[in-house]
Amino acid sequence: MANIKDIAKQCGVNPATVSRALNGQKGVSENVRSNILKTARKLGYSKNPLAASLITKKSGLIGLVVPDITNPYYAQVAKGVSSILEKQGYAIFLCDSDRQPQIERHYFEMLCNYRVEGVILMSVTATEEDLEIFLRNQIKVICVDNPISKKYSSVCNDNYQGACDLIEHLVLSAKVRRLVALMGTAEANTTKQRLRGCIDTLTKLNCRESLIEVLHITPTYQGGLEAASELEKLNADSVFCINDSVALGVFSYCQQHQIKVPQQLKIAGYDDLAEASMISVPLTTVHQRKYVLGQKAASQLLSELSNPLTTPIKIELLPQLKIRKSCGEDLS
Amino acid sequence: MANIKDIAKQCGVNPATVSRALNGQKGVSENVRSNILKTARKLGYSKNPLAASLITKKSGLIGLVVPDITNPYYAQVAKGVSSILEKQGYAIFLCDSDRQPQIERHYFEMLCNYRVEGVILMSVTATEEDLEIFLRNQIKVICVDNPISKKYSSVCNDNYQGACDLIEHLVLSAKVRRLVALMGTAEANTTKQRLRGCIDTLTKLNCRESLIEVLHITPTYQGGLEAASELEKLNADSVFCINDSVALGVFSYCQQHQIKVPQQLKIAGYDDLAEASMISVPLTTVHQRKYVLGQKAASQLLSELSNPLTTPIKIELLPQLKIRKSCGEDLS
DNA sequence: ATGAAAGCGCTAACAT
DNA sequence: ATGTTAGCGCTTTCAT
Repeated sequence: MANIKDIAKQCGVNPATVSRALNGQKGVSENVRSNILKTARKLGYSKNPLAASLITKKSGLIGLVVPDITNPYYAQVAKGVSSILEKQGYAIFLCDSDRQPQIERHYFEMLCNYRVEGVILMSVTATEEDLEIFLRNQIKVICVDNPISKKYSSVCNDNYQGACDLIEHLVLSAKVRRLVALMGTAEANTTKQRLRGCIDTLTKLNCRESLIEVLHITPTYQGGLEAASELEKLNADSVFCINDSVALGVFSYCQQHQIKVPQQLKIAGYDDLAEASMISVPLTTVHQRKYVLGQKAASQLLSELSNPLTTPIKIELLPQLKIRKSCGEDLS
Repeated sequence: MANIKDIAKQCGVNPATVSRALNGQKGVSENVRSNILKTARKLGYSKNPLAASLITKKSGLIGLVVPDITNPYYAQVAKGVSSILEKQGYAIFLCDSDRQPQIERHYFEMLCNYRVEGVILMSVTATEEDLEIFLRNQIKVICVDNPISKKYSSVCNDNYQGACDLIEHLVLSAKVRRLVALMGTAEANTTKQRLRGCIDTLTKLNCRESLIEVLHITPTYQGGLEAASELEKLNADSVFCINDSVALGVFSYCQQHQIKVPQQLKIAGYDDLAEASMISVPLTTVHQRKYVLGQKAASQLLSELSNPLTTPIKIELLPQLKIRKSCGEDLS
């Protein structure tokens, strides 16, 4: 691979001049510059950003941490992030933590080692201390969907509000009386907020006792499938699932066991995955603008990168209740 | 951030010795080594792989190119790739081409600039010439699901065999007589192979005429939904869809138009997405081991990286027919 | 076993 | 406008 010296030699100039010309800096006469550009093309030159970063301290790398890229929610956010960063020529360093804290921490270290300029962080497990490594290394972080630290900006969907809207519908329109909440780990931010929205709303509506049980499960399709039998034992008439994947799992169980939805069990999800509207009893759920969320996060990071002194901000996107058929109402 | 010189100074040794100690090379006495390791930890040192790569030519970066990370198929493969590479300490440079050739080419360039050691390539649009840039830069490539160039190894699901198995089932067990194939673009590799498997099998079974039409459509849920009305006009008794998304679209149309599945129309898909088993008439389809596919691709790349002289190989995973209810048979 | 020195490809002061 | 020099953080000969 041709390098900057080769070009310098060919053109009979100094490597520094080549660097200036290639980077569009001023201080190079037009004919020298055009000559340099021409031979660069001729030699198939392409700059080594890794070498440049050693001096400029700008690696052009952005870390993207997700709990699970096969979860459509995270995939969509990732795509939003990617769409923005690609245009700006940044490279994405993908870190799928598989929801395991130790893998996540391992990635945090790697990200620092690779001198990423910033991190878009989607984490359900990371703590404020976990993020100190970025503070030490002066790496910008944008927390997505989980404002782990006030030292960093966050962009979130308003989980609390989404849950409030959904539960209100469940109580007032769907008339649920024996509700079970199928949540993720109790520490997870989404779980905390949605559960709080749920409980606050029930309390407000004077039917706190309708929530007969809160189960903390692995928030996946499989998790929902496995937890569904519990619902029968509890004689629940409805279930509020932490996300659509779980809801889909529960729904699948119902189909296998001839449990009628919504007659025998009302199912509410969260996220509005594409599949949610495809199943035979379309799922009532909460729509979140995932792609936009990713875009906002990336834009915010870029803005903080070019303007390092900004103080952290908080961006919240409002979710949207999607009433379909799985809770016995269809107003669409 | 502490660097190798800081450690050297602290320990009163030469940077070279520190490098040797840190990299576990021999030629360092035990007490010096342990002292170096200790102060490295104390100083919170972490090596800069970018700087090291300048000399070693090993960036520790692997490119992962996907047409669309929000497509569960690619996401699962990506996860398989990630699971292997994470263990080996490689960093993944994610490139979502959004199915656009020019974005993909842009990424190809970036990957070369960043001196990735290898590329896991999932592309439906790239041509053999597009890959020449990797050849020039001596970058290893593994083609996934689309063996674009014989110069590189490929790991694929055996699309031909999967289609053969499925069609045989359709003819022998489901007794279809008026079959329509809903395929993707004629140039797409998956379409070519699955269609060939379909036609070869029908021919073998002496009922080539059962295939009354081949339609080339956009291979998405929406595409299936829109193409479904054609099926009625053609008076088809069955449809072989290029993938489950299309099949789900067709199924949705049937539900909306009171067409009974499988009585009036038998639907066969391909891919075995999670949703395939969730719908009210679970879909007969072909299961592909996506996660394993990704793992195999990553392992093969790693193996070629540590053994640069291997000749390209072709790995094919056998798909697995999933007989459910949408074709009128349920042997499960 | 350790040090000295050179250099990977690039950029940035400083000089001319 | 261009060249000179130094150096980013690391590894790797080659000496000692």
